[in-house]
Parts: sequence; structure tokens; C-alpha cells
Amino acid sequence: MNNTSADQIRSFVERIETLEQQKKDISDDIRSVLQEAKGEGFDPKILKIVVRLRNRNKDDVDNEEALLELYKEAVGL
Amino acid sequence: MNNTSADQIRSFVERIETLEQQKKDISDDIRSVLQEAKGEGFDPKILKIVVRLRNRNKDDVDNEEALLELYKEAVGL
Amino acid sequence: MNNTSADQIRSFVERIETLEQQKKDISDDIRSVLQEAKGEGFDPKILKIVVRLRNRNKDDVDNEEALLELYKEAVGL
Amino acid sequence: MNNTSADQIRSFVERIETLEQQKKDISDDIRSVLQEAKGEGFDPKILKIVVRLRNRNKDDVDNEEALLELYKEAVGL
DNA sequence: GCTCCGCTTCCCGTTC
DNA sequence: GAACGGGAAGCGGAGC
Repeated sequence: MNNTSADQIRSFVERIETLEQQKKDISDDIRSVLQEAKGEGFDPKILKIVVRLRNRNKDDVDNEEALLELYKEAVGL
Repeated sequence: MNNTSADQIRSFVERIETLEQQKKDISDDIRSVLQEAKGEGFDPKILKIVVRLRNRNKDDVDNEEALLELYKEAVGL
Repeated sequence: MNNTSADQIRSFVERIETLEQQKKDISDDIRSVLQEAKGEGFDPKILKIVVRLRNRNKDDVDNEEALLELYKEAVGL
Repeated sequence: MNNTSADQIRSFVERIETLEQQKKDISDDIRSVLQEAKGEGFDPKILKIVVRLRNRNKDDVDNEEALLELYKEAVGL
């Protein structure tokens, strides 16, 4: 390996590390918000489910829920 | 549920959504950097491994590698 | 490393490999069943959800669903 | 939903549950083997790495290791 | 269609 | 002994 290649590798690695650190910081922030919510009596797990549902098409979600009800009845739930 | 609780839930959900969006943006940035590296002839997969190794204690990594060599020999690798 | 250690390592590795293969076979079987169900017009994703629900305590599931409804209303879903 | 559909759903769900149970049993067996190995002084984590390596093409693994060494030197590892 | 990445879940170690 | 948090494995979805 020549020097230029090594320099490039170092550069790429450092750029990625910086971004990964930022990502980790944000993950920590999300965790903090969920903890805060929990401290005020809300359920973090359900909050995450709601966030996911809001990212999805409403019709799809409705259809899926309707189907699930049918299947649940079929197995006695 | 009273109005205050609903407001709190909305607030928590929106804060999480904002953070999740930021996280996604950074993930996209990382992907871009890896693509750029690939375009210059480097292996994105190996770059990621290097980033992970740099996050770990050197002695731990060295020990693990030494042990792995022993085990590999034991099974004929 | 002495010979005995190497033998032990080989033995452990082979035992694990055998078990992993069996596990993979069963995963394939599950996938086949889901495919068959899909072929008869059922939704594999919903079937898996039902299986998971049946593994959980009914009261927990009911409580979680009730809570989710509340949160959904709070954010206008 | 008619009775036949409900019967089919029940049947599919039960078949999947049976298979999932078998899979879980095997996972437990694997865990036992790793525990046993640990009890005799071997490192479970490394054993799992060896199992994974044995599943891969030797040339690929060798190439990857060679490349990794180059990159590690480039960043001073 | 396949690989690869991110998410979810599970398991373990720690702490109270 | 139970709950909590961190880490690893398995699964589903996205991107090539």
C-alpha cells in the first residue's frame, strides 16, 4: 500500500467515525425522551409503536388491524 | 384521557419523530461516504470493520485475535 | 495448545454445527408453512403476529391494546 | 369468515407453534453446549466465530483477512 | 432476487 | 430474587 491510499483510508475512517458518533448521540437523546415519558407515567413501548404507526399508510394499518381481528377470532383470542 | 395527557403524548411522539429523522439523515450520510470510498476502490465492508475495531480496547482485540488463531488451528482452518 | 484441547474444541464446534443445521432446517419448515398458507390466501405476516400473541398473557395483551388505542387517539390516529 | 377458513387458520397457527417450539429447544441445546465449553475454559464467543468461519468459503475469508490487515496498518492499528 | 442494514427481541450480567 | 440495562442473535425491510 502506498502513502496516498493509507491517507485516503484514514480519512474515510475518520469521517465515518464522526458520523457514527453523531448517530449515537441522537440515539441517546431518543432514549432520554422515552425515559422522561416513562417518568411522567407513559409507556415507552407504546409510544414507539405509535411513532411507527404514524410512519405508515393509514389504510394499510386499518386493513392489517381488521385482518388481525379475524385471525384472532379464528384461534379463539 | 384528559387533554393534558393527550398533549403530552403528542409532544413526546413529535420529539421522537424529529430525532428519528435526524438519525436517518446521518445514516444516509454514512452510506454516502461508504459509496464514495467504494468508488475509489476501497472495500466498504472492511472499512466498517476497521471503524468497529478502533472503538474497542486494543488489548482486548489482540487477545481475541490470538485466541481465534488457536481455535482456527484446532479445527483445521 | 495441546492435543486434548484441540480435540475438545473440534468436538464443541461440531456439536454446535449439527445443532445449527437442525435449527436452520426447522426455520425452513416454518417458511414453507407460511408459504403454503399464503398460497391458500392467508397473510403470513398476520399469522406470525397471532402466534406471538398466543404466547403472551391475555391480560397483558388486552391492556397493551387498550393503552395503544388511547395513545392513537391522542395523536389523531 | 366461514368455519373452514377458521379451521385452516387454526391449523396453520398450530403447525407453526410446534415448529417454533422445536426451534427453541435446539437454541437451548446450543446454549447448553456453549455453557459446557465455557465451564471447561473455552471462550463461547470465539467458538461461535469459528463456526461462522467454517461456513464460509476459505478463499473469501483469507482475502478479507489480508485486506483487513492492510487497512488496519493504514489507520495505525 | 439477493445482500445488506436497521430494528426487535431475547438473553445475560448487574444492581437494588 | 426481581427489575433494569446492555449486548448479541434473528428477522423484516430497503437498497443494489
